[in-house]
Amino acid sequence: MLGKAVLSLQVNFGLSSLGLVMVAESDGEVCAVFLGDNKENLVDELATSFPNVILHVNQSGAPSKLLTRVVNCIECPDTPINDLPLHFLGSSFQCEVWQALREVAAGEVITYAQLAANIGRPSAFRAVANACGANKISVLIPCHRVVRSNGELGGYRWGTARKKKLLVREGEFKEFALNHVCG
DNA sequence: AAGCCCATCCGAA
DNA sequence: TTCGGATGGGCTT
Repeated sequence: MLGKAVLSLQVNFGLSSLGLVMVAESDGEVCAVFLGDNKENLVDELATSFPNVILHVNQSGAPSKLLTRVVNCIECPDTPINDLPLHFLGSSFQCEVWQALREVAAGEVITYAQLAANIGRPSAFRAVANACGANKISVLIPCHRVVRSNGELGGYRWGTARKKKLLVREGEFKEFALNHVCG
């Protein structure tokens, strides 16, 4: 998966209303955003997700700027994130799916089938779902906005409770924004 | 090269 | 509302 060059990741932790947030960055770019409840577990998951990578966990307690922005983005879904540099690490198919996901705005949802159609592979909805599950930059690549065709929530790597929370919040936030503008 | 795993979908009872 | 077959990418052997 990775080339010969060894990547060095700076790892930062923060707290949000979804629990623990772990941001891994390299050279000013976000490589991973994981959600969970336990630091050691998250670091373990990161290590298995990126073998052959050197991790430097920030113990200083001073959060990196990127971590602060990610947490802010979790709490305020309308925060613009287009200028946040992301580092995609995956197959070409996965990267295509993840790029298409970034077109889905906060407050909107899309089905796995529609997402598959958007990348020109309408019968690959199953593979698209797998690619969503393989997304390592949660929240910033909004795989939580993909739902099933029958209206069910669908799965989420970080727990369906977090997926639901994110969607409810984004919906509420959109309503708030509309009321604010129109009323 | 072949098998297994999946965060799905759709049609038929 | 349940059920089974189709389906395609990724990972392991």
